[in-house]
Amino acid sequence: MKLQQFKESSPICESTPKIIAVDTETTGLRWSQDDYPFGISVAWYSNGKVETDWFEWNVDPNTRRVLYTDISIQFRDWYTNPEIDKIFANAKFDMHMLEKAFRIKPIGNVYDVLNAAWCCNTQENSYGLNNLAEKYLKIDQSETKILRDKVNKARNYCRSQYKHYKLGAGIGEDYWLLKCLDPTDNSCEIYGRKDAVRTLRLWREWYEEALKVLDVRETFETEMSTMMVIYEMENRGIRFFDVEAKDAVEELNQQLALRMLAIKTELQDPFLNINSDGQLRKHLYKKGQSLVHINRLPLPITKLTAKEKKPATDTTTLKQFDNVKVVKDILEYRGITKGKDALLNFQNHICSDAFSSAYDFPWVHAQKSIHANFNQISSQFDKENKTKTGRLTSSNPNLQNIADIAKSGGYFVVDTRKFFGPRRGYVWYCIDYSQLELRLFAERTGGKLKEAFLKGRDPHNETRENVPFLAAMEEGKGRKIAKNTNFTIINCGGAGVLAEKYGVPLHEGKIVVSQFKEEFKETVRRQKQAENYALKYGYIKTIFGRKVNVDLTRDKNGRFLYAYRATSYDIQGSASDIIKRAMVQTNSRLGYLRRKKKIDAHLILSIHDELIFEIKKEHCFK
DNA sequence: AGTTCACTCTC
DNA sequence: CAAGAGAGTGAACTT
Repeated sequence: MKLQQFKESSPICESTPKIIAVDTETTGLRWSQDDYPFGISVAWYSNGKVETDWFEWNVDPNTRRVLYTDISIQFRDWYTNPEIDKIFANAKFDMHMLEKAFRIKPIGNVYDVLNAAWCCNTQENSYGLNNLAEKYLKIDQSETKILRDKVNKARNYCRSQYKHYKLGAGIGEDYWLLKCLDPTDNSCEIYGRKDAVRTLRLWREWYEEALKVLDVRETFETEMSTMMVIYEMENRGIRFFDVEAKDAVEELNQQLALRMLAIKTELQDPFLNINSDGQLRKHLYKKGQSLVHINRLPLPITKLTAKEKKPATDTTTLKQFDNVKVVKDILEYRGITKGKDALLNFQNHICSDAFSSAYDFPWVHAQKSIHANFNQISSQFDKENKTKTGRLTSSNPNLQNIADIAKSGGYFVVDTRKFFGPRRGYVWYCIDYSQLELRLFAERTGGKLKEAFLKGRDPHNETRENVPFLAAMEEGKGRKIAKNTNFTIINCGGAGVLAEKYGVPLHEGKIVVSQFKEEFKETVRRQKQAENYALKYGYIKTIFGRKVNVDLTRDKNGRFLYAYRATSYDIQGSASDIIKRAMVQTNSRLGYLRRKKKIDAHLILSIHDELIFEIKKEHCFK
């Protein structure tokens, strides 16, 4: 897909510009904790020429605190002027930083060039600002290299000469250091101004046009609306019971110590690292490694690892042998370690909230909260692989994969979910879609499955009744396999998946899948249809017309390796479209209720087909 | 210091 | 003829 180079127009800049690009330089990435912006760069067009401005504050090297004086009145005016469009690269981050430091939010249109790049669906090697600007605007990255080299040297210098300086964890956290050591050093300013220019020009000279040419402007607008909702959600955060978590960690540590001693004794290896699957493999599978015959080692090899084809030591495999004491201990050790690490990780993200403008009431500050990031592109910008289907991801910490003891298939799962909960005086409203993906699949296939939904019948029972092999089974068991089959079929899986993930014997799974495809011919037809579309265009379109790329790599025999995934992308992508729209619409309604009806309610979490709201108790139904 | 692999948790 | 999408960790390896 080739883009026409956008011909640069001559924007007219009277006293105030129509668009500005904004970039912040900060003391780190933890916007909800103790990192702050120390520099702001702005770029705009004036009579067709790019102009920039730069504001900077000193950073106390002993505390890393930014020594704020004042903020430019002109910047404040522009930032809050609804007539001026604001362009960012990774907008939420800069918005968080600016709100936190100066209590200002952008008013008017907010656009994110990195998100625009993602919407354009051109597969980039990197979605970082520098790389995009180099590729599309031929802007070199020399100043970045100079800055990083200088900062690297400065950090080393401080490590020996100014040991009391509080340096950051990485180079990126110490850009302020240059000015601190040498007030005449303006490398950071040059870098900052250039980043704002990159952002502005990428928008104006490339993506604004590209979105139109590639017919994804609507997709982009939805993403921007979603982004503003996510911004508020991140700002609100989620309550974390820090004291209880701390106690739990101590308890888990004691549990760990017991099992560690037992395992090391049982395997007669005082230096064993139980976290090392390599070391465990030797003990569990190699003859003569462990002398303690009561452990009945070595274990029979029942599964090999995917890449290296070594005997697997994962929980599902070892579970078969939990009648062997040391195996049981190892599984428990793993479960506890996982839970403990999760809690420690949450603790690293605890926010003291004293600064947060998300709270109107001072007593709320006494509670601890965690403000995870919710990402529309990916948690990392410098990598090739971005979110494929449009689902949101969560990071720092990931709140979308917190263990659920009610559902988990793990062996010894610590309930870490219970350390999150509603703030005092609030309740949670958890809303989740019923069979969102299966519904979409039924909509796409039509036929019996769609009919079942329309008539309000249970789709899993529909499958059970229509697949003779399942119909002949005991009802509860049949429905369970039917449910897993439905899910497996959506994602283009087969009998192998049913066997490995759900324990359905392979020969039975084969019968079930073939009978399903016989009875629900329309599903096969739809899958073929999606695949053919992907083969023709290189992408599929979701129900809202958003494009999702399909990898058309071939194997050495010329066969497409991943084209079969087209229908799975269609379903997952469409589902994410729906949840994003739900977020935008519910939040818009909540915004109205907050303003006009003094209803205190907020969206705080989005987990794929689930939205969680925090609502003041008195507003709720009795 | 950076990469790959095995592993584990989610929807 | 194939389950998909993610974040994150630690170990063991290479540079």
